[in-house]
Amino acid sequence: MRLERRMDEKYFPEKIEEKWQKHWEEAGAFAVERDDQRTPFYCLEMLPYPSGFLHMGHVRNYSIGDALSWYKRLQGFNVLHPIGWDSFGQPAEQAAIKRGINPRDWTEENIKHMRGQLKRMGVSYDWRREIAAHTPEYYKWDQWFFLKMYERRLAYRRMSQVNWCPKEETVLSNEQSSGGVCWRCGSPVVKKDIEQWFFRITDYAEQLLEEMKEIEAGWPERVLTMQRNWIGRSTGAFVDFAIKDTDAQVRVFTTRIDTIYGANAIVVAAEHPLLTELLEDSQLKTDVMRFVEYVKASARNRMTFDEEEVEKEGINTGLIAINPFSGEALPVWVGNYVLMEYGTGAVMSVPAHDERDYEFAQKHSLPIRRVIERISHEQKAIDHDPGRADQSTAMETAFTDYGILVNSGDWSGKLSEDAIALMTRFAEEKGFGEEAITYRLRDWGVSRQRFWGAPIPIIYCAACGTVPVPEKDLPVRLPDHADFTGTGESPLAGVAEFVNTTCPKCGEAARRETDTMDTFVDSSWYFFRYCDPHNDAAPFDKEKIAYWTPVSQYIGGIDHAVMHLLYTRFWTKVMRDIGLISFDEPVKRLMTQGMVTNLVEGTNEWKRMSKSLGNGVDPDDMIAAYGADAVRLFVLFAAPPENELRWQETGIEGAVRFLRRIYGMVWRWHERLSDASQRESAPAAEEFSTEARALRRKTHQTIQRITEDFEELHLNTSVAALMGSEARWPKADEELARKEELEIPVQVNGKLRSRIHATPDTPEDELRASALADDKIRSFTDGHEIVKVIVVPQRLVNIVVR
RNA sequence: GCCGAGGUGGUGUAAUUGGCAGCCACGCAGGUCUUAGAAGCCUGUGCCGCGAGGCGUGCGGGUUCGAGUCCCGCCCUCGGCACCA
Repeated sequence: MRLERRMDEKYFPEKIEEKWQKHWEEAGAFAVERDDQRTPFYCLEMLPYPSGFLHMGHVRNYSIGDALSWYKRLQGFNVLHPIGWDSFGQPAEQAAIKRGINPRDWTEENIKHMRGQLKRMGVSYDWRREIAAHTPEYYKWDQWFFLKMYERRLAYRRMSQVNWCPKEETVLSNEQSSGGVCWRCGSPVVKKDIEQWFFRITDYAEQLLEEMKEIEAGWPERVLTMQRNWIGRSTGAFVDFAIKDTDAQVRVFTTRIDTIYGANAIVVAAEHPLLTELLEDSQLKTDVMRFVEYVKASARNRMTFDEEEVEKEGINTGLIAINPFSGEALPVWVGNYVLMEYGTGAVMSVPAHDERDYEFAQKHSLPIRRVIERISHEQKAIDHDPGRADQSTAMETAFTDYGILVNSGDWSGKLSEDAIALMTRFAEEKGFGEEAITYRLRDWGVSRQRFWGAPIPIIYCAACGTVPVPEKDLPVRLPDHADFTGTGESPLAGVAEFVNTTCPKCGEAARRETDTMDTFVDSSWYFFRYCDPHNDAAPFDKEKIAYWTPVSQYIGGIDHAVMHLLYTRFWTKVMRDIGLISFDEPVKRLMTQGMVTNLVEGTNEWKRMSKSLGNGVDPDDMIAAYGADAVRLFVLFAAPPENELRWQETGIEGAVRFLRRIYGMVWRWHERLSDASQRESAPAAEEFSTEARALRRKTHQTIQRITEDFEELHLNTSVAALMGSEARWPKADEELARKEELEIPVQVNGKLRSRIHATPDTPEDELRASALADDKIRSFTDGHEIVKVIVVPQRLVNIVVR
């Protein structure tokens, strides 16, 4: 810290903070450029949505990032520490709908205010690199990437469901349709199929899983687990069942082909295409279709109500499938528990060895045949009646473990593991199946029927069909105005000068796509743009990117563990495949901070701060009352960064007290200190008194400890150990940090009884001797036989007596 | 149900990874200064006991000279996913 000639005696945070913030701004203190002589460090915090006000979660996020940035900067790294705005999205549009405010004006007003708040917090950003998603300079490149995706067939259009209010004829988001009713008019929300754009993230499912090993060391296990679950890889087999008296067949996915001799039915999802194809002439058609409609309708309600277990219902279609292994005829059912979106939308039902199938079979009186026996007594014994084919009365639950095959023709006697491999190969050889890997992950739907987002750069021409906007015509700009009624189609559809255009191919009149992109598109690559924020020829310069990225440390909320972080990993891999970058993973280290909670008034519950609960704390008020430094210090100190942080105002008071003490100390000594800083060389050890040497030792020990803590982002313990700071990050001198004299605990039978003093290099036998000679110790050892003495040099002595 | 992370004072937490359990704070109690209060500052503060001492890291066992830390078996809390075949 550079010490000014004139210092106030008392600690006035706003005065000090204002002075330094002004100084940093004028000096461009945090502006950085690529410098091949220096090692880069990219410290990134999740960019905020400009809602209008910073909240405590932001304060925590940026305080952690700023502490790390300072630490790395003082160590000599070239630190890139940028900020920007995730400035597209729903709230701006709602302000437009509710209050008639232009979304752009609303957004930019908010940014202006929040930028001021960040500056008042004193976060060390390179403000020249600030970006905002809603500016044409930025979303032009969203559109450019969309075109690249389209070229590579990673962007495609298909029918997909949205929440739809039939009264207002408008698309609703999940939040707008919570409880199954429209947020505005209260009408029941229905599902509607419309054409929407998707990114083929499923093409990258395997890489998203596989390349996790590159980041395993730097990401929280929790986040990786959540992503693994989300991707949901499952290996098994496809098996084709021919439908009797037709040319058709139904394909099922199973992880347990070894149980196929126990199949009692084929169950398909309500949406399965087979139903409309094959039931044309069936007498059962009406009944089946009525059931299908019933299932679709109740699925809709379940989306929003989140019920518990749903009863397994089904209906027999009258169709007969042939088990390709046994030749057995099986009925084909429609079941409400089979999902069209997963696997093939059809399953073979094996009630003896699958709980869901068991439940279904019991409910509909289908036979149950056991085909797997336990191989060890540790597996649960399940009653069954070997004398009968049908076990539906004997078996009380399904047996889902691996075991040994029975009642399975030539396969009987094999172990499940072996049978799975052999039977899969057999199916493949005979041409009625193959090994299969399925994923839970679905393609990324990016269409939004909204105004406030990046327009999708596609034109529909009657003659040429779907035509991408040529790169030279980017950006496709959002119009300045639209009608924000909140009803009808996407607001862009009502802006004639936007919609009506000419086809880039044939020049005839054509229409633009009126959907805009999901805001997760903006946040998938924003931190690459920070490295080259004003480039108008490309999303960024490859060389600059190669210097700064991947991100050294990313910090943000756990709520983005799956979507944002999975999308940005996907985006990175696509950028790699396009040739823009040469690595697989965008973020080397990730830290997910915990929530900031506060007591909810009238209860003793700690809940995340929110407007609706009325337990929010305004950072501005806190900064005004205690100063930014105290607020930031408290936030770092109060809990480990990944834990929940319980807001306690008395805690900030503690932080202020600490700062005041430090300030007072510096004030008392500042003249002496500035003299000392003039000296050419460090003073020799002899110049110090014993007390001064002890103080210097303590300082170096503290530096050592904080250095270790910072590397692991253990900021709470850093603060606990903190004493002072200097101009550059000091390197701890191990020699100076070493203790001159140690206090060595002496135990008798593992219980602490006394302490002896010794220098660090005291040899073992000397320690043993002084421990045994200690009066206090002798009162415990006298009259006992000494069995053993354990001496850990510099640590402890333990005497074992009998 | 499956997966993951955790259980340490009145509270938030700490413990150089097997070596003095409770650092640093909050809170509380006492003292000092003050006409009084606030703010400072000083002292104390795991529990039981006047004391010597005993007991203490969710519970029960084990390994070890020594366990908050390692092993086995339970219990509880939080988070994620969940009819995923």
